[in-house]
Amino acid sequence: MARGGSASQAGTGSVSRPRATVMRDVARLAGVSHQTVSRVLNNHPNVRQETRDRVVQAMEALNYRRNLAARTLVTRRSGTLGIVGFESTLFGPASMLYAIEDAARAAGYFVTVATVRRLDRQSVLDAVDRLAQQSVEGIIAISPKPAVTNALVQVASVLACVGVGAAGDDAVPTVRVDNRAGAALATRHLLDLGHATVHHIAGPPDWPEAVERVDGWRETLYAAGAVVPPVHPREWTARSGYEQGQKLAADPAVTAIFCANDQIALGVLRALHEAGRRVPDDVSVVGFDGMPDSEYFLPPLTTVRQDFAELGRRSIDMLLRKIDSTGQPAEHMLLEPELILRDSAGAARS
Amino acid sequence: MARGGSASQAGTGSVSRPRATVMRDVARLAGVSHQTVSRVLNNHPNVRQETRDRVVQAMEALNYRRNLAARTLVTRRSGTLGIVGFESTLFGPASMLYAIEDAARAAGYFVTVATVRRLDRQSVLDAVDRLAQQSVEGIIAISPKPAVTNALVQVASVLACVGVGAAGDDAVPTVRVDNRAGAALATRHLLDLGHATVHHIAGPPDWPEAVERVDGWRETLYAAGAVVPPVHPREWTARSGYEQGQKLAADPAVTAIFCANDQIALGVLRALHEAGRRVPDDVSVVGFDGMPDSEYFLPPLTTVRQDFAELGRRSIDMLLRKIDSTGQPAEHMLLEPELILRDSAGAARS
DNA sequence: CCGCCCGATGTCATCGATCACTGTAGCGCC
DNA sequence: GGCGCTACAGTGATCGATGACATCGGGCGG
Repeated sequence: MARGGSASQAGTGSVSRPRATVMRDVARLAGVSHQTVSRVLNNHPNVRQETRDRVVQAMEALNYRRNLAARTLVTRRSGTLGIVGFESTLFGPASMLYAIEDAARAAGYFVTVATVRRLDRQSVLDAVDRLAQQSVEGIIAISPKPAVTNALVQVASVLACVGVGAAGDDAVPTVRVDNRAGAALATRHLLDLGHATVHHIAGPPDWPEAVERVDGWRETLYAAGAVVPPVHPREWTARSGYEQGQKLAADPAVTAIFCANDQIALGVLRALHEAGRRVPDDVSVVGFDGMPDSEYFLPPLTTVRQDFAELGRRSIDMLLRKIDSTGQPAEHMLLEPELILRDSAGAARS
Repeated sequence: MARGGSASQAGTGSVSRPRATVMRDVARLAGVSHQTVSRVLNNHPNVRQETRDRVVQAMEALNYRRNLAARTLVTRRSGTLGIVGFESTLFGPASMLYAIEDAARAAGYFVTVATVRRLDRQSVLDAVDRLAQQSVEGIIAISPKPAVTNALVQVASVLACVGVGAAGDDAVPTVRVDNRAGAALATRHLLDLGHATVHHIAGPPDWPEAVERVDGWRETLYAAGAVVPPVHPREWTARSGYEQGQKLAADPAVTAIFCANDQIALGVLRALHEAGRRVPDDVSVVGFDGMPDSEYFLPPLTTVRQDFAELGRRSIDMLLRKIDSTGQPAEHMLLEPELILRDSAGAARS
């Protein structure tokens, strides 16, 4: 869909709408030149207050809005930012999107989105291309996999980019949560409760977030001198948690499970329940993400909360900084997650 | 934030980037006029095949992309659609957004979003105004409350609009799910299992979706000659379900509960569990939405599934039709939801 | 063999803003 | 009184595309 009319290029239009009011209309009504209107619009100092008032009144009377396309054409600044989003209903990305739009608007920017179905290089480049066509001034990629971030490298030289989620090539600045620390928090908590060791159900092995959580968990166990059980990374879904939970539930030695996200934990809770193992009496469970519903799981889930909204805001901050000053070395920002104590993790029975 | 320079209007720009290649560059390389390039780009018939090839090659060699701003300026068609989204992490809106972007892209349109924090008239008008500034050709409003749809009426005369979710003023076309039928499905199912009546935990009373579900539930009970218990509409949250679930759990006469959405059901399940009432043995529970996690609730939730992705696609279809032919009477489309049978609803004990 | 028409291109104006100049009045200063 | 400066306003070019119209050959009918 890259070039010319290859795709059906939108409809054939319709009846001519009444022409919108333009600068000249305002100028005429206010009895000034269009340039003066422009100056008022852009807060130039050299306009007498009285003139300014007259122009503003005229704008109001005619309900004038400036034409962004014309402005973009001449200034080469569209005032819009692009988001590359991952098509998923995971809780995180969705809430991030809203936070991003909100922060962007506050900074005076518009937001356009391009979603990708698969997290591979080509899909991401396509999405970026679509955004580039709209002459966005910067791109935020919700980029949980390195393929995404790495695809951005290719673009970063001509367009400000920020990745949210996973790290990748160091040339692209990123904002992400300290997954390792979060996993350590969870694991440490379970060990402190007296569990001999902690089992882990991991996310997909090609997601750095999943890998980092595994690392944080493993390191904590290692440092505590605890046995490190094997992990079998799978998916982020409740189904995956359920299936692996069934296996762990069958093993009486398992008393503590740290799940790579809350949805996995949901599946684990069901598996444990069905196996007749009580939570937290027989087995303690901790999740990761802090999705709102987790408070109402059975039992309410102890979990590591990531502040997705904050993640979104920070990524905009960073992108704006990047836009204003290109050439700076890429920053990386790490947000600390927070352990939320609820019922699903209790003391080990001696 | 309506008029010029009132808000901090984006950054101050940066170093001049190398000028992008434009039509003239392509024309020069291909040895034709820029107009011929334009003709190739727009699939005009009167271009010799050989010339066309040369132009296409030049475009490829220079990696040319047409400038959307310039095109928009002269054609008055931006090729972008706007979405008014509700800032929420409800499962539905998020998955709809992705479906919409996908369908829009397939139709050759770009998508920009404007989110609202509150569902009141002014917020919506602000969002629409932002989209209008970007000269979108149509707007899809994820509009669960009538205030949203009604605000659109004011806009509908100059801009194609479609509401997704709740109905409102009849002038704005809408796509939505038949909540009444869905509620009837759920209620009917519970009655068929032998329950004397069905209790309902409703969503917010100012959301038509919630009201319609109440209606469908009430009508079904009425038609079956069953007692209609009182409802106390609250929120869509698990918390709200939990709190009301506690009350219902205390009443032994309650054997079947239909929840206005899956999150409410989650809260209800916890309340029932804590009260020692087993599901489905003592109490049957049915939800609404069909969010993926509901399959792993304890027990897996019988629920009424709405196809949000389909909702998104249909709304784009309708919007495109509306754009191509203004003045048509507003259509309304109703999608039928589907009952998903799982464990949480069982036969009443006699 | 002339004139007409059509297919293939080129030329020029245009969309609606901004930017770089130019122009003008009023004031202070020498 | 003339010079220069500042504050204010206007003029014209420009961004990169499209659309209307002009141009230029060549084929074809009469």
